[in-house]
Amino acid sequence: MLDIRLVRDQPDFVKARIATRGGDDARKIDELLAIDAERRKAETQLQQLNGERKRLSKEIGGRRSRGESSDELEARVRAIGDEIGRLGDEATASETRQRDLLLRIPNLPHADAPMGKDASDNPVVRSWGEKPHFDFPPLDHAALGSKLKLFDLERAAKLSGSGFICFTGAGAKLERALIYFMLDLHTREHGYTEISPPFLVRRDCMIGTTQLPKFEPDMYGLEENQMFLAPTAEVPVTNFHREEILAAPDLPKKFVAYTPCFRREAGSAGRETRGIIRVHQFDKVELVKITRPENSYEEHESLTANAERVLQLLGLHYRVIELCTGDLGFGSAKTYDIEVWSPGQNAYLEVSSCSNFEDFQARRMELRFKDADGKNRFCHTLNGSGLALPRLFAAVIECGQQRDGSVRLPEILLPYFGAAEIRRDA
RNA sequence: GGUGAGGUGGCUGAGUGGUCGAAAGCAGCGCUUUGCUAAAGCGCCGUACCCCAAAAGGGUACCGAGGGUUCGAAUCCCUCCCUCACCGCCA
Repeated sequence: MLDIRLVRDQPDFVKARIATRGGDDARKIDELLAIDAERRKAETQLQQLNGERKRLSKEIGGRRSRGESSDELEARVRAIGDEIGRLGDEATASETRQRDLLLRIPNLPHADAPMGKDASDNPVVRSWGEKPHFDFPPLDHAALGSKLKLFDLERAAKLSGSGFICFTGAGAKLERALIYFMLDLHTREHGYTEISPPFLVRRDCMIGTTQLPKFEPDMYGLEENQMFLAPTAEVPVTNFHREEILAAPDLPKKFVAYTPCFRREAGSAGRETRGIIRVHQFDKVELVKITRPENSYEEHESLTANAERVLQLLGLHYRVIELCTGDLGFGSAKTYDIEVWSPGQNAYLEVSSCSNFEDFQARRMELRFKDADGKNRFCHTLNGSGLALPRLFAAVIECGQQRDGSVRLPEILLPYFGAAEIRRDA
């Protein structure tokens, strides 16, 4: 959520920044300002009337205790009360409209964000390692998975419909090995505190991390309970300290959480549907930071590096791209995507998206800290996958495949998986 | 799911219709005294929003949330949320 005062003071600046995203959200700014003026006008009048009522009511109390008549005063206050009721409704309506609108206006891209229209304009920031070479035609993960019985999509569909995965045997074990490996790495070497949060969250939390109200059609909700299946651990973990005022020395807070993620993927039917690349439920290890505003961009770099470390230790080739203004997510000011190489798809797969939301989420969830002057200020929030599982899983088996159909696993997984290879007969 | 008790400022806790944004204590900040520490004394010490070009200053709201009664609500009524205790059910 943008700071209404910033919008008020520098509307042209705000409009220009938002316009870089494309779309017509900049138009909403004028509407917002109109509502804001209306709201403040009603509020000011309301406050004057409230003051008057307060004064007169005290006067009534005084007169009554002295045994004097207060009839004419009571009539006046009653009339003021009616007016207060009317104006109050007006003020509340404006307030609601303002908030609703504010919740649907995206964050301002960072001043240095690369300009661009869509994903094709995203610059590559760096890459690591090299594409593996095969002296045989490599299979994609779907073929490998079914040959080695690592997952069973047909039977998963029987249980839950298309777009669900059922890992089996060595596949289930490999998934678990990857999760354990990543959690250990981030807790032991990168200093994150592990969180195992609820997967069902309240509406307010979904608003806090910007999934709602705009993206409600993409979310799984439980109508009667007004709860939602978290589409990412970002939701429960970032909201962990919502409506709190943290002590400055306690920042940054660094959390890592492994959770399943639930997404309707409405409207993406037919895209990337082969195998386990795009599904309704997947596992993910997520990194979340709550920082002071001054150093959130440093923390953003290190968070991204922490996520990259996973791929480096697994020996998987990847590249990091920065999202251009046109491709940036709704709440993000700056985002790096990490993409691992998939020989089977002959393409890079997004396995992590590391974003700095600045105070955009914090303002929505009233997440603050007390600075050295004793003033309450909004924190900055960041998150990034560290990493998303099905795609990482796909890259691991595709890159490790051998001519005989077996898969050689990265050495670092040996203590977690208990074997160096996955063979057909296993 | 049932019954009961509760939700007041950073914390403890008083307040059952009017002058209560809220006693008191603790914690915190500042000053005085002091060789230093300790102790004591005095003062300050919530949040949000609005008015004002800004500062100074002024105002309004907020006692879990929302509605209602009333001239006036922390206080009375209703609904909901949450916490605690016991009972039932269940992995």
